[in-house]
Amino acid sequence: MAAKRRFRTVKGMHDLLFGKAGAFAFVEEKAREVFSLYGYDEVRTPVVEETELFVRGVGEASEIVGKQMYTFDDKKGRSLTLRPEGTAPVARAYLQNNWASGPQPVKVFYMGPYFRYERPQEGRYRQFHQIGAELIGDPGPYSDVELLVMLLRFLGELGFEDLEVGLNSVGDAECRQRYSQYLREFLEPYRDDLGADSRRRLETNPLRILDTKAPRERELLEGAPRLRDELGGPARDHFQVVCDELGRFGVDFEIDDRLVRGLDYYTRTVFEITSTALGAQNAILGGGRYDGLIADLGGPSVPGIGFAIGQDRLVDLVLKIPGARKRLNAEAHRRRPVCVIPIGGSYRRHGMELAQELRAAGIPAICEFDSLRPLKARLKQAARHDCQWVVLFGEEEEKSQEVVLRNFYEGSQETIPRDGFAAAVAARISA
RNA sequence: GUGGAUGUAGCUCAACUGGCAGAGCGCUUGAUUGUGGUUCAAGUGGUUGGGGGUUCAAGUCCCCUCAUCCACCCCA
Repeated sequence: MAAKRRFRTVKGMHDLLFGKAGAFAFVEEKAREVFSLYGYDEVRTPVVEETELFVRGVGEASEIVGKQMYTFDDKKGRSLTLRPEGTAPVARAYLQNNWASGPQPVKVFYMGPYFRYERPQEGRYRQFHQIGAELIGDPGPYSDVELLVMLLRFLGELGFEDLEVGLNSVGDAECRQRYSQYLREFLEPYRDDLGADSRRRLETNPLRILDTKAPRERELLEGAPRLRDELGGPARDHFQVVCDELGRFGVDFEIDDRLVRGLDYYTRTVFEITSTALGAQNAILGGGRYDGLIADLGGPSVPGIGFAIGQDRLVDLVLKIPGARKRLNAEAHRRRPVCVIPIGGSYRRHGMELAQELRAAGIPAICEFDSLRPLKARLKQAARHDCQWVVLFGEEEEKSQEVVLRNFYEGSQETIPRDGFAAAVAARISA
């Protein structure tokens, strides 16, 4: 005999229920609205990709590839991975579908679930959701500016006002290489003061030491050479234009010398938006330029820039904005169904018909079919569904060819002709 | 991967130095015929996350395990 077992979601993965799902849909609609204003088209790539795509794209040295991927072999022994991020798949789609032969630059956005095997905590889940956008094919700084302006427009429409925008440039491959060497030489004498992680990064990826939170390491870095001083001419000019023009287009930002990102493909402009209202996982979005990614994946040398928004975190924040929550509730309220209650078992079919007529008129409607329960109990159900309007129909109404329409909010009720009652209900709802 | 906190009814939580597992909310029904929200009454609710141990006796003490949350880490 099978033991009684209670199934539940696997670690780090959660049901998205009711209000939360509505809030998710709300930010998704806003994203579609705003991004399409800037000429972006929606795409959806598969949840599963070849493992190699992320190893080459995101980078072997990154934490994501190193230890956070859901990787498995399929039945033919191919190594597949649940996507841990969105940019590499889009770059793959760019190459596979030969977007280079279409209008340039390519501008796409996307949304969906992503997976990373990490220890769950507030704002960090094993299945999480991102809304992202990519602009591929234009190397110039105005693309960076426009992308950020669009992003802030989106966040503004959601009701955010004062957000911290951090900006930096990690330079081109050559300047980063050079700087990494300087940093390594600078830190080498203090090797023993570094934590185990940073010591390891000294070899693999010295740049990542810059965003350490360890107080001792931060202290050390005070005197370190600055990445920004080592930028080559083109990268420096690019960054200068981005900064100047962002100011001109009304984007408040702060240059953050320690802002480097965890994905290896970033070049030049990188940015991050954080919120103090989120606990330890305070980054709600991050992004940057990736001028070498497409080439790394075996394609031509095509530049790109993009961002990814942590949708779960974003929604948590949106729900903390009083105005947004009110709007969401009002919207949900507007779609509350009319409740049809047939009185007596032989009137269930009539109930179904009445509900169908309401729906045909575009009015959400539910029908309480369980006529064995007392009318009282069924009215109570209608109230619990937060219905404002209840339609009653039974023997009396059939005789007089009328329906009873009750307004729960007012506590009033009236009798209206059966024929064309849906239009009458519609009129009262919109009144 | 490391550390800390917490698991008792559908939900929020009680239960002393081990001594009969409880309350509120919810849910169901009723307070005479076909009228919700308030009130009153009755009813429904549990292998105390799971397993083992100590004890006359374990929700309580010990061990193991699982899960959740928080932080480190990582990043969205």
